[in-house]
Amino acid sequence: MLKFNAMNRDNNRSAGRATSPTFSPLYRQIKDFMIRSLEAGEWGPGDAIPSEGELAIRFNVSQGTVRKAIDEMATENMLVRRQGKGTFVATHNDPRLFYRFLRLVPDDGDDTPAVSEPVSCELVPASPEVAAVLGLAVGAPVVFVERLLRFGQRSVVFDQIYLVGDLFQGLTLEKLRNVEKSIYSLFESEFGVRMISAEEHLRAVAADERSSGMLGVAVGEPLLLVERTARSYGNKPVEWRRGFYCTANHYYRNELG
Amino acid sequence: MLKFNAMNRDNNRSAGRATSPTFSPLYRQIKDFMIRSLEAGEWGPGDAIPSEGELAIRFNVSQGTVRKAIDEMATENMLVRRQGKGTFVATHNDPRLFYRFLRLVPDDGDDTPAVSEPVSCELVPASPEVAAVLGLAVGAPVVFVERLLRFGQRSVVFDQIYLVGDLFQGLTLEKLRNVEKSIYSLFESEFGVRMISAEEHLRAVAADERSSGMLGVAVGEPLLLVERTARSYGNKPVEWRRGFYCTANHYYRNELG
DNA sequence: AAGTGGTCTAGACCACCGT
DNA sequence: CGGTGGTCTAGACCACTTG
Repeated sequence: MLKFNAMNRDNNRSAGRATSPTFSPLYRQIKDFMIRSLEAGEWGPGDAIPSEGELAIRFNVSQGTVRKAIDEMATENMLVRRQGKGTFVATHNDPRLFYRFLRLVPDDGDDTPAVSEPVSCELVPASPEVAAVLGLAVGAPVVFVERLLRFGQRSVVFDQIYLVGDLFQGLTLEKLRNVEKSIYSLFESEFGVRMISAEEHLRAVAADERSSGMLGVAVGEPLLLVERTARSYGNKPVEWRRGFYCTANHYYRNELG
Repeated sequence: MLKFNAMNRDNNRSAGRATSPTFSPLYRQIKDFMIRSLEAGEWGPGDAIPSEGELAIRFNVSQGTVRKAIDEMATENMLVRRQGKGTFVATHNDPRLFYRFLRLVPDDGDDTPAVSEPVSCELVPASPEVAAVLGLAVGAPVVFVERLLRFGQRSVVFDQIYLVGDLFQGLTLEKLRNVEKSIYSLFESEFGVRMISAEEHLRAVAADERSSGMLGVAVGEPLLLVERTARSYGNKPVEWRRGFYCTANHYYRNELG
Protein backbone atom coordinates (compact mmCIF):
# COMPACT_ATOMS: atom_id res chain seq x y z
CA MET A 1 0.00 0.00 0.00
CA LEU A 2 1.23 3.48 -0.89
CA LYS A 3 1.90 5.79 2.00
CA PHE A 4 0.53 9.30 2.33
CA ASN A 5 2.73 12.07 3.63
CA ALA A 6 1.20 15.50 3.82
CA MET A 7 3.59 18.31 3.12
CA ASN A 8 4.59 20.01 6.32
CA ARG A 9 1.67 22.34 6.85
CA ASP A 10 3.72 25.28 8.03
CA ASN A 11 6.20 24.96 5.22
CA ASN A 12 3.44 24.60 2.75
CA ARG A 13 1.59 27.66 3.91
CA SER A 14 2.90 31.11 4.53
CA ALA A 15 4.49 30.79 7.93
CA GLY A 16 4.80 34.46 8.68
CA ARG A 17 6.48 35.55 5.47
CA ALA A 18 7.06 33.58 2.36
CA THR A 19 4.09 32.15 0.51
CA SER A 20 4.96 28.87 -1.10
CA PRO A 21 4.54 29.14 -4.85
CA THR A 22 3.60 25.49 -5.01
CA PHE A 23 0.88 25.71 -2.41
CA SER A 24 -1.67 22.98 -2.70
CA PRO A 25 -4.44 22.51 -0.17
CA LEU A 26 -4.54 19.35 1.88
CA TYR A 27 -7.62 17.95 0.19
CA ARG A 28 -5.88 18.23 -3.16
CA GLN A 29 -2.79 16.45 -1.91
CA ILE A 30 -5.10 13.71 -0.71
CA LYS A 31 -6.90 13.65 -4.04
CA ASP A 32 -3.61 13.36 -5.92
CA PHE A 33 -2.54 10.59 -3.62
CA MET A 34 -5.77 8.71 -4.17
CA ILE A 35 -5.38 9.08 -7.93
CA ARG A 36 -1.95 7.52 -7.65
CA SER A 37 -3.52 4.71 -5.64
CA LEU A 38 -5.99 4.16 -8.45
CA GLU A 39 -3.23 4.19 -11.04
CA ALA A 40 -1.29 1.68 -8.98
CA GLY A 41 -4.33 -0.55 -8.99
CA GLU A 42 -4.74 -0.51 -5.23
CA TRP A 43 -8.49 -0.27 -5.74
CA GLY A 44 -9.91 -1.92 -8.85
CA PRO A 45 -12.85 -0.81 -11.00
CA GLY A 46 -16.14 -1.42 -9.24
CA ASP A 47 -14.48 -1.89 -5.85
CA ALA A 48 -15.58 0.02 -2.80
CA ILE A 49 -12.86 2.26 -1.44
CA PRO A 50 -12.48 2.65 2.32
CA SER A 51 -15.10 4.75 4.09
CA GLU A 52 -14.59 8.45 4.60
CA GLY A 53 -13.99 7.96 8.29
CA GLU A 54 -11.44 5.23 7.63
CA LEU A 55 -9.59 7.42 5.13
CA ALA A 56 -9.69 10.38 7.51
CA ILE A 57 -7.90 8.30 10.12
CA ARG A 58 -5.49 6.89 7.57
CA PHE A 59 -4.56 10.35 6.26
CA ASN A 60 -4.79 11.92 9.69
CA VAL A 61 -7.21 14.64 8.62
CA SER A 62 -10.83 15.40 9.32
CA GLN A 63 -13.65 13.69 7.48
CA GLY A 64 -14.57 16.96 5.78
CA THR A 65 -11.19 17.17 4.11
CA VAL A 66 -11.47 13.63 2.78
CA ARG A 67 -14.97 14.45 1.57
CA LYS A 68 -13.72 17.38 -0.43
CA ALA A 69 -11.08 15.23 -2.11
CA ILE A 70 -13.66 12.59 -2.95
CA ASP A 71 -16.12 15.25 -4.13
CA GLU A 72 -13.72 16.39 -6.82
CA MET A 73 -12.92 12.87 -7.91
CA ALA A 74 -16.63 12.07 -8.10
CA THR A 75 -17.39 15.09 -10.29
CA GLU A 76 -14.50 14.00 -12.52
CA ASN A 77 -16.09 10.57 -12.83
CA MET A 78 -13.26 8.67 -11.18
CA LEU A 79 -15.36 7.64 -8.20
CA VAL A 80 -19.06 7.09 -7.67
CA ARG A 81 -20.79 7.77 -4.37
CA ARG A 82 -23.73 5.69 -3.22
CA GLN A 83 -25.41 6.88 -0.11
CA GLY A 84 -25.64 4.27 2.59
CA LYS A 85 -23.39 1.88 0.70
CA GLY A 86 -20.03 3.46 0.12
CA THR A 87 -17.82 5.05 -2.50
CA PHE A 88 -16.83 2.99 -5.53
CA VAL A 89 -14.22 3.12 -8.24
CA ALA A 90 -15.94 4.12 -11.47
CA THR A 91 -16.11 1.47 -14.15
CA HIS A 92 -17.18 1.20 -17.76
CA ASN A 93 -18.19 -2.35 -16.92
CA ASP A 94 -21.70 -1.34 -15.99
CA PRO A 95 -24.67 -1.41 -18.35
CA ARG A 96 -25.58 2.18 -17.50
CA LEU A 97 -22.10 3.35 -18.43
CA PHE A 98 -21.30 1.21 -21.47
CA TYR A 99 -21.28 4.15 -23.84
CA ARG A 100 -20.49 6.92 -21.43
CA PHE A 101 -18.71 8.97 -24.08
CA LEU A 102 -21.13 8.35 -26.92
CA ARG A 103 -23.23 11.44 -27.49
CA LEU A 104 -25.30 10.08 -30.34
CA VAL A 105 -29.07 10.10 -29.86
CA PRO A 106 -31.70 8.66 -32.22
CA ASP A 107 -34.26 11.13 -33.52
CA ASP A 108 -37.13 8.90 -32.44
CA GLY A 109 -35.90 8.59 -28.88
CA ASP A 110 -35.52 4.83 -29.15
CA ASP A 111 -33.15 3.76 -26.40
CA THR A 112 -32.18 0.26 -27.47
CA PRO A 113 -28.45 0.18 -26.81
CA ALA A 114 -25.86 0.33 -29.57
CA VAL A 115 -23.99 -2.78 -30.65
CA SER A 116 -20.33 -2.84 -31.60
CA GLU A 117 -19.29 -4.91 -34.62
CA PRO A 118 -15.52 -5.10 -34.99
CA VAL A 119 -14.18 -5.20 -38.53
CA SER A 120 -10.43 -5.43 -38.24
CA CYS A 121 -7.62 -5.36 -35.71
CA GLU A 122 -3.94 -5.13 -36.51
CA LEU A 123 -0.63 -3.89 -35.21
CA VAL A 124 0.72 -0.94 -37.19
CA PRO A 125 3.49 1.64 -36.84
CA ALA A 126 2.36 5.05 -35.63
CA SER A 127 1.93 7.65 -38.34
CA PRO A 128 3.28 11.11 -37.55
CA GLU A 129 -0.25 12.37 -36.86
CA VAL A 130 -1.16 9.53 -34.53
CA ALA A 131 2.23 9.61 -32.84
CA ALA A 132 1.83 13.30 -32.08
CA VAL A 133 -1.59 12.91 -30.51
CA LEU A 134 -0.67 9.85 -28.47
CA GLY A 135 2.69 11.17 -27.40
CA LEU A 136 4.61 8.36 -29.09
CA ALA A 137 7.59 8.18 -31.41
CA VAL A 138 6.76 7.93 -35.09
CA GLY A 139 6.72 4.26 -35.96
CA ALA A 140 6.01 3.11 -32.44
CA PRO A 141 3.62 0.16 -32.23
CA VAL A 142 -0.05 1.05 -32.36
CA VAL A 143 -3.06 -1.24 -32.37
CA PHE A 144 -5.44 -0.23 -35.13
CA VAL A 145 -9.06 -1.28 -34.86
CA GLU A 146 -11.96 -0.66 -37.19
CA ARG A 147 -15.50 -1.25 -36.10
CA LEU A 148 -19.09 -0.40 -36.79
CA LEU A 149 -21.68 0.76 -34.31
CA ARG A 150 -25.19 -0.44 -35.02
CA PHE A 151 -28.42 0.97 -33.70
CA GLY A 152 -30.90 -1.78 -34.45
CA GLN A 153 -30.41 -2.71 -38.10
CA ARG A 154 -28.64 0.48 -39.10
CA SER A 155 -24.89 0.97 -39.13
CA VAL A 156 -24.56 4.51 -37.87
CA VAL A 157 -20.93 4.94 -36.90
CA PHE A 158 -17.71 3.74 -38.51
CA ASP A 159 -14.77 4.05 -36.13
CA GLN A 160 -11.05 3.85 -36.80
CA ILE A 161 -9.33 3.45 -33.47
CA TYR A 162 -5.64 3.85 -32.64
CA LEU A 163 -4.43 2.45 -29.32
CA VAL A 164 -1.05 2.82 -27.65
CA GLY A 165 0.58 -0.50 -28.54
CA ASP A 166 2.41 -1.09 -25.28
CA LEU A 167 -0.81 -1.02 -23.31
CA PHE A 168 -2.90 -3.14 -25.63
CA GLN A 169 -0.61 -5.98 -26.61
CA GLY A 170 -2.60 -9.07 -27.38
CA LEU A 171 -5.78 -7.34 -28.46
CA THR A 172 -7.34 -9.40 -31.22
CA LEU A 173 -10.41 -9.32 -33.40
CA GLU A 174 -11.49 -12.42 -31.51
CA LYS A 175 -11.50 -10.63 -28.18
CA LEU A 176 -13.28 -7.66 -29.63
CA ARG A 177 -15.98 -9.92 -31.01
CA ASN A 178 -16.69 -11.61 -27.72
CA VAL A 179 -17.52 -8.38 -25.97
CA GLU A 180 -21.09 -8.24 -24.73
CA LYS A 181 -20.36 -4.90 -23.18
CA SER A 182 -18.63 -1.82 -24.49
CA ILE A 183 -15.14 -1.76 -25.89
CA TYR A 184 -13.97 0.43 -22.99
CA SER A 185 -15.18 -2.14 -20.52
CA LEU A 186 -13.02 -4.71 -22.32
CA PHE A 187 -10.04 -2.39 -22.13
CA GLU A 188 -10.67 -2.06 -18.45
CA SER A 189 -11.02 -5.72 -17.53
CA GLU A 190 -8.49 -7.18 -19.97
CA PHE A 191 -5.83 -4.49 -20.11
CA GLY A 192 -6.31 -2.51 -16.92
CA VAL A 193 -6.65 0.71 -18.89
CA ARG A 194 -9.38 3.02 -17.67
CA MET A 195 -10.62 5.90 -19.80
CA ILE A 196 -11.35 8.88 -17.61
CA SER A 197 -11.90 11.80 -19.95
CA ALA A 198 -11.85 12.62 -23.62
CA GLU A 199 -11.85 15.51 -26.03
CA GLU A 200 -13.67 15.44 -29.34
CA HIS A 201 -13.22 17.56 -32.47
CA LEU A 202 -16.19 17.64 -34.81
CA ARG A 203 -16.48 18.58 -38.45
CA ALA A 204 -18.78 17.93 -41.38
CA VAL A 205 -17.18 16.00 -44.22
CA ALA A 206 -18.20 14.24 -47.40
CA ALA A 207 -18.29 10.46 -47.23
CA ASP A 208 -15.33 8.84 -48.98
CA GLU A 209 -15.31 5.41 -50.61
CA ARG A 210 -14.49 3.53 -47.45
CA SER A 211 -16.86 5.16 -45.01
CA SER A 212 -19.72 5.28 -47.49
CA GLY A 213 -19.26 1.57 -48.04
CA MET A 214 -19.22 0.78 -44.36
CA LEU A 215 -22.24 2.91 -43.58
CA GLY A 216 -24.25 2.19 -46.70
CA VAL A 217 -24.58 5.78 -47.83
CA ALA A 218 -23.67 7.46 -51.10
CA VAL A 219 -20.17 8.78 -51.65
CA GLY A 220 -20.18 12.52 -51.01
CA GLU A 221 -23.02 12.29 -48.50
CA PRO A 222 -22.39 14.60 -45.52
CA LEU A 223 -21.06 12.76 -42.48
CA LEU A 224 -20.19 13.98 -39.03
CA LEU A 225 -16.49 13.40 -38.43
CA VAL A 226 -15.69 12.97 -34.76
CA GLU A 227 -12.05 12.80 -33.74
CA ARG A 228 -11.56 11.72 -30.17
CA THR A 229 -8.55 11.70 -27.90
CA ALA A 230 -9.27 9.60 -24.82
CA ARG A 231 -7.19 9.92 -21.71
CA SER A 232 -6.50 7.77 -18.69
CA TYR A 233 -5.32 8.83 -15.25
CA GLY A 234 -3.00 11.79 -15.25
CA ASN A 235 -4.45 12.96 -18.58
CA LYS A 236 -2.29 10.47 -20.40
CA PRO A 237 -3.65 9.96 -23.93
CA VAL A 238 -4.09 6.26 -24.67
CA GLU A 239 -6.51 6.25 -27.58
CA TRP A 240 -7.19 8.33 -30.63
CA ARG A 241 -10.06 7.58 -32.93
CA ARG A 242 -11.73 8.90 -36.00
CA GLY A 243 -15.46 8.24 -36.22
CA PHE A 244 -17.73 8.79 -39.18
CA TYR A 245 -21.26 9.37 -37.94
CA CYS A 246 -24.26 9.11 -40.22
CA THR A 247 -26.62 11.75 -38.87
CA ALA A 248 -29.60 11.02 -41.07
CA ASN A 249 -31.57 9.61 -38.15
CA HIS A 250 -29.41 10.53 -35.20
CA TYR A 251 -27.90 13.66 -33.74
CA TYR A 252 -24.92 14.45 -31.54
CA ARG A 253 -26.13 15.91 -28.28
CA ASN A 254 -24.13 18.39 -26.25
CA GLU A 255 -24.89 20.31 -23.07
CA LEU A 256 -23.38 23.75 -22.66
CA GLY A 257 -22.80 25.13 -19.16
CA MET B 1 -36.06 42.46 -1.03
CA LEU B 2 -37.38 38.92 -1.07
CA LYS B 3 -37.56 37.21 2.27
CA PHE B 4 -36.10 33.81 3.04
CA ASN B 5 -38.03 31.38 5.18
CA ALA B 6 -36.45 28.03 5.74
CA MET B 7 -38.88 25.17 5.96
CA ASN B 8 -39.33 24.15 9.55
CA ARG B 9 -36.36 21.90 10.03
CA ASP B 10 -38.20 19.26 12.02
CA ASN B 11 -41.11 19.16 9.63
CA ASN B 12 -38.78 18.95 6.73
CA ARG B 13 -36.80 16.09 8.13
CA SER B 14 -38.10 12.87 9.52
CA ALA B 15 -39.28 13.84 12.98
CA GLY B 16 -39.50 10.40 14.44
CA ARG B 17 -41.48 8.69 11.74
CA ALA B 18 -42.49 10.13 8.40
CA THR B 19 -39.78 11.12 5.96
CA SER B 20 -40.88 14.10 3.95
CA PRO B 21 -41.03 13.13 0.30
CA THR B 22 -40.12 16.69 -0.63
CA PHE B 23 -37.02 16.87 1.50
CA SER B 24 -34.58 19.43 0.32
CA PRO B 25 -31.43 20.30 2.23
CA LEU B 26 -31.05 23.76 3.64
CA TYR B 27 -28.30 24.78 1.23
CA ARG B 28 -30.56 23.91 -1.67
CA GLN B 29 -33.42 25.96 -0.29
CA ILE B 30 -30.98 28.83 -0.02
CA LYS B 31 -29.73 28.24 -3.54
CA ASP B 32 -33.28 28.25 -4.90
CA PHE B 33 -34.01 31.42 -3.00
CA MET B 34 -30.93 33.10 -4.40
CA ILE B 35 -31.89 32.06 -7.92
CA ARG B 36 -35.27 33.70 -7.40
CA SER B 37 -33.44 36.80 -6.21
CA LEU B 38 -31.44 36.80 -9.43
CA GLU B 39 -34.58 36.33 -11.51
CA ALA B 40 -36.21 39.20 -9.66
CA GLY B 41 -33.24 41.35 -10.57
CA GLU B 42 -32.24 41.99 -6.99
CA TRP B 43 -28.62 41.59 -8.03
CA GLY B 44 -27.71 42.60 -11.58
CA PRO B 45 -25.14 41.07 -13.93
CA GLY B 46 -21.63 41.94 -12.85
CA ASP B 47 -22.74 43.05 -9.38
CA ALA B 48 -21.16 41.71 -6.25
CA ILE B 49 -23.59 39.80 -4.08
CA PRO B 50 -23.36 40.11 -0.28
CA SER B 51 -20.47 38.34 1.39
CA GLU B 52 -20.83 34.81 2.66
CA GLY B 53 -20.84 36.00 6.24
CA GLU B 54 -23.51 38.58 5.52
CA LEU B 55 -25.69 36.01 3.78
CA ALA B 56 -25.16 33.53 6.61
CA ILE B 57 -26.57 36.08 9.04
CA ARG B 58 -29.38 37.03 6.71
CA PHE B 59 -30.43 33.42 6.22
CA ASN B 60 -29.67 32.49 9.80
CA VAL B 61 -27.41 29.59 8.87
CA SER B 62 -23.71 28.89 9.11
CA GLN B 63 -21.24 30.19 6.57
CA GLY B 64 -20.55 26.67 5.37
CA THR B 65 -24.15 26.20 4.33
CA VAL B 66 -24.14 29.42 2.34
CA ARG B 67 -20.87 28.33 0.77
CA LYS B 68 -22.38 25.10 -0.43
CA ALA B 69 -25.29 26.97 -2.06
CA ILE B 70 -22.90 29.37 -3.76
CA ASP B 71 -20.63 26.48 -4.80
CA GLU B 72 -23.40 24.91 -6.82
CA MET B 73 -24.39 28.19 -8.41
CA ALA B 74 -20.79 28.88 -9.32
CA THR B 75 -20.34 25.50 -11.02
CA GLU B 76 -23.56 26.19 -12.92
CA ASN B 77 -22.09 29.49 -14.11
CA MET B 78 -24.64 31.71 -12.41
CA LEU B 79 -22.10 33.21 -10.04
CA VAL B 80 -18.37 33.79 -10.19
CA ARG B 81 -16.15 33.74 -7.12
CA ARG B 82 -13.08 35.91 -6.88
CA GLN B 83 -10.93 35.28 -3.88
CA GLY B 84 -10.34 38.35 -1.77
CA LYS B 85 -12.86 40.39 -3.73
CA GLY B 86 -16.25 38.79 -3.46
CA THR B 87 -18.83 36.78 -5.37
CA PHE B 88 -20.30 38.25 -8.53
CA VAL B 89 -23.29 37.69 -10.72
CA ALA B 90 -22.10 36.07 -13.94
CA THR B 91 -22.41 38.18 -17.06
CA HIS B 92 -21.92 37.76 -20.79
CA ASN B 93 -20.85 41.40 -20.79
CA ASP B 94 -17.22 40.53 -20.27
CA PRO B 95 -14.64 40.10 -23.02
CA ARG B 96 -13.59 36.73 -21.69
CA LEU B 97 -17.15 35.45 -21.81
CA PHE B 98 -18.48 37.01 -25.03
CA TYR B 99 -18.79 33.70 -26.80
CA ARG B 100 -19.16 31.44 -23.82
CA PHE B 101 -21.30 28.98 -25.73
CA LEU B 102 -19.35 29.03 -28.99
CA ARG B 103 -17.36 25.84 -29.31
CA LEU B 104 -15.77 26.61 -32.65
CA VAL B 105 -11.98 26.64 -32.77
CA PRO B 106 -9.77 27.60 -35.73
CA ASP B 107 -7.40 24.89 -36.94
CA ASP B 108 -4.44 27.24 -36.75
CA GLY B 109 -5.11 28.21 -33.16
CA ASP B 110 -5.58 31.87 -34.06
CA ASP B 111 -7.49 33.45 -31.21
CA THR B 112 -8.66 36.72 -32.72
CA PRO B 113 -12.24 36.97 -31.53
CA ALA B 114 -15.22 36.34 -33.79
CA VAL B 115 -17.30 39.24 -35.08
CA SER B 116 -21.07 39.17 -35.46
CA GLU B 117 -22.60 40.67 -38.61
CA PRO B 118 -26.38 40.85 -38.40
CA VAL B 119 -28.25 40.34 -41.64
CA SER B 120 -31.91 40.64 -40.82
CA CYS B 121 -34.29 41.09 -37.91
CA GLU B 122 -38.05 40.80 -38.03
CA LEU B 123 -41.09 39.87 -36.02
CA VAL B 124 -42.69 36.63 -37.21
CA PRO B 125 -45.34 34.20 -35.96
CA ALA B 126 -44.00 31.05 -34.34
CA SER B 127 -43.97 28.01 -36.57
CA PRO B 128 -45.11 24.76 -34.94
CA GLU B 129 -41.52 23.61 -34.62
CA VAL B 130 -40.27 26.80 -33.01
CA ALA B 131 -43.36 27.09 -30.81
CA ALA B 132 -42.80 23.60 -29.46
CA VAL B 133 -39.18 24.19 -28.55
CA LEU B 134 -39.80 27.60 -26.98
CA GLY B 135 -42.96 26.54 -25.17
CA LEU B 136 -45.14 29.04 -27.03
CA ALA B 137 -48.44 28.83 -28.84
CA VAL B 138 -48.20 28.39 -32.60
CA GLY B 139 -48.36 31.83 -34.13
CA ALA B 140 -47.13 33.61 -31.01
CA PRO B 141 -44.77 36.49 -31.73
CA VAL B 142 -41.15 35.53 -32.28
CA VAL B 143 -38.21 37.74 -33.17
CA PHE B 144 -36.29 36.20 -36.06
CA VAL B 145 -32.68 37.23 -36.55
CA GLU B 146 -30.18 36.14 -39.16
CA ARG B 147 -26.51 36.85 -38.76
CA LEU B 148 -23.05 35.84 -39.85
CA LEU B 149 -20.11 35.11 -37.65
CA ARG B 150 -16.78 36.12 -39.10
CA PHE B 151 -13.36 34.92 -38.07
CA GLY B 152 -11.06 37.44 -39.67
CA GLN B 153 -12.13 37.69 -43.31
CA ARG B 154 -13.98 34.42 -43.44
CA SER B 155 -17.69 33.98 -42.78
CA VAL B 156 -17.76 30.74 -40.88
CA VAL B 157 -21.20 30.53 -39.27
CA PHE B 158 -24.64 31.47 -40.54
CA ASP B 159 -27.17 31.65 -37.71
CA GLN B 160 -30.95 31.80 -37.83
CA ILE B 161 -32.12 32.81 -34.38
CA TYR B 162 -35.63 32.65 -32.92
CA LEU B 163 -36.32 34.64 -29.76
CA VAL B 164 -39.41 34.65 -27.53
CA GLY B 165 -41.20 37.78 -28.75
CA ASP B 166 -42.49 38.97 -25.41
CA LEU B 167 -39.01 39.21 -23.99
CA PHE B 168 -37.34 40.84 -26.96
CA GLN B 169 -39.80 43.49 -28.07
CA GLY B 170 -37.99 46.36 -29.69
CA LEU B 171 -34.99 44.39 -30.92
CA THR B 172 -33.91 45.90 -34.22
CA LEU B 173 -31.23 45.38 -36.81
CA GLU B 174 -29.91 48.76 -35.71
CA LYS B 175 -29.35 47.61 -32.16
CA LEU B 176 -27.78 44.38 -33.31
CA ARG B 177 -25.36 46.33 -35.49
CA ASN B 178 -24.16 48.56 -32.70
CA VAL B 179 -23.02 45.69 -30.54
CA GLU B 180 -19.31 45.71 -29.87
CA LYS B 181 -19.73 42.74 -27.67
CA SER B 182 -21.60 39.50 -28.10
CA ILE B 183 -25.26 39.24 -28.88
CA TYR B 184 -25.93 37.65 -25.50
CA SER B 185 -24.39 40.61 -23.76
CA LEU B 186 -26.83 42.84 -25.65
CA PHE B 187 -29.72 40.63 -24.56
CA GLU B 188 -28.51 40.97 -21.03
CA SER B 189 -28.07 44.73 -20.86
CA GLU B 190 -30.97 45.76 -23.09
CA PHE B 191 -33.58 43.14 -22.31
CA GLY B 192 -32.60 41.76 -18.93
CA VAL B 193 -32.50 38.23 -20.31
CA ARG B 194 -29.58 36.13 -19.14
CA MET B 195 -28.67 32.90 -20.86
CA ILE B 196 -27.56 30.34 -18.30
CA SER B 197 -27.35 27.05 -20.13
CA ALA B 198 -27.96 25.57 -23.53
CA GLU B 199 -28.30 22.28 -25.35
CA GLU B 200 -27.03 21.71 -28.86
CA HIS B 201 -27.93 19.06 -31.42
CA LEU B 202 -25.37 18.51 -34.17
CA ARG B 203 -25.63 16.90 -37.57
CA ALA B 204 -23.83 16.99 -40.87
CA VAL B 205 -25.89 18.38 -43.76
CA ALA B 206 -25.40 19.50 -47.32
CA ALA B 207 -25.34 23.26 -47.87
CA ASP B 208 -28.58 24.58 -49.39
CA GLU B 209 -28.87 27.67 -51.61
CA ARG B 210 -29.22 30.09 -48.75
CA SER B 211 -26.48 28.90 -46.46
CA SER B 212 -24.05 28.29 -49.30
CA GLY B 213 -24.62 31.85 -50.44
CA MET B 214 -24.11 33.30 -47.00
CA LEU B 215 -20.97 31.29 -46.33
CA GLY B 216 -19.48 31.38 -49.80
CA VAL B 217 -19.29 27.65 -50.28
CA ALA B 218 -20.69 25.43 -53.01
CA VAL B 219 -24.20 24.07 -52.77
CA GLY B 220 -24.03 20.52 -51.44
CA GLU B 221 -20.84 21.16 -49.50
CA PRO B 222 -20.95 19.45 -46.07
CA LEU B 223 -21.83 21.83 -43.26
CA LEU B 224 -22.14 21.27 -39.56
CA LEU B 225 -25.70 22.00 -38.51
CA VAL B 226 -25.92 23.12 -34.89
CA GLU B 227 -29.35 23.53 -33.36
CA ARG B 228 -29.30 25.24 -30.01
CA THR B 229 -31.90 25.73 -27.33
CA ALA B 230 -30.73 28.35 -24.84
CA ARG B 231 -32.29 28.64 -21.42
CA SER B 232 -32.52 31.32 -18.79
CA TYR B 233 -33.13 30.93 -15.06
CA GLY B 234 -35.41 28.05 -14.17
CA ASN B 235 -34.48 26.29 -17.40
CA LYS B 236 -36.93 28.42 -19.28
CA PRO B 237 -36.14 28.26 -23.04
CA VAL B 238 -35.88 31.75 -24.49
CA GLU B 239 -33.94 31.19 -27.70
CA TRP B 240 -33.73 28.58 -30.38
CA ARG B 241 -31.25 28.85 -33.21
CA ARG B 242 -30.08 26.94 -36.21
CA GLY B 243 -26.44 27.49 -37.12
CA PHE B 244 -24.64 26.38 -40.27
CA TYR B 245 -20.96 25.99 -39.52
CA CYS B 246 -18.37 25.79 -42.24
CA THR B 247 -15.78 23.40 -40.83
CA ALA B 248 -13.18 23.68 -43.57
CA ASN B 249 -10.80 25.57 -41.29
CA HIS B 250 -12.46 25.24 -37.91
CA TYR B 251 -13.68 22.46 -35.69
CA TYR B 252 -16.29 22.12 -32.96
CA ARG B 253 -14.56 21.25 -29.72
CA ASN B 254 -16.16 19.22 -26.97
CA GLU B 255 -14.91 17.92 -23.65
CA LEU B 256 -16.26 14.62 -22.40
CA GLY B 257 -16.27 13.92 -18.66
C1' DA C 1 -5.50 46.70 8.52
C1' DA C 2 -9.90 45.29 7.13
C1' DG C 3 -12.74 42.54 4.30
C1' DT C 4 -13.52 38.66 1.30
C1' DG C 5 -13.26 33.97 -0.19
C1' DG C 6 -10.67 29.31 0.86
C1' DT C 7 -9.26 25.62 3.98
C1' DC C 8 -9.60 22.73 8.00
C1' DT C 9 -11.36 20.89 12.26
C1' DA C 10 -14.40 18.29 15.65
C1' DG C 11 -18.52 17.00 16.54
C1' DA C 12 -23.58 16.38 16.05
C1' DC C 13 -27.20 14.50 13.71
C1' DC C 14 -29.96 12.92 9.43
C1' DA C 15 -30.85 9.78 5.38
C1' DC C 16 -30.13 5.55 3.29
C1' DC C 17 -28.75 0.64 2.97
C1' DG C 18 -28.04 -3.77 4.42
C1' DT C 19 -28.46 -7.52 8.00
C1' DC D 1 -29.25 -2.32 14.29
C1' DG D 2 -24.61 -0.66 12.65
C1' DG D 3 -22.24 1.30 8.84
C1' DT D 4 -22.05 4.47 5.08
C1' DG D 5 -22.55 8.88 2.85
C1' DG D 6 -25.02 13.67 3.44
C1' DT D 7 -25.97 17.91 6.02
C1' DC D 8 -25.05 21.47 9.34
C1' DT D 9 -22.65 24.05 12.89
C1' DA D 10 -19.18 27.18 15.22
C1' DG D 11 -14.96 28.56 15.19
C1' DA D 12 -10.04 28.99 13.82
C1' DC D 13 -6.88 30.32 10.65
C1' DC D 14 -4.86 31.03 5.76
C1' DA D 15 -4.75 33.47 1.14
C1' DC D 16 -5.88 37.22 -1.71
C1' DT D 17 -7.29 42.06 -2.65
C1' DT D 18 -7.81 46.81 -1.60
C1' DG D 19 -7.23 50.94 0.91
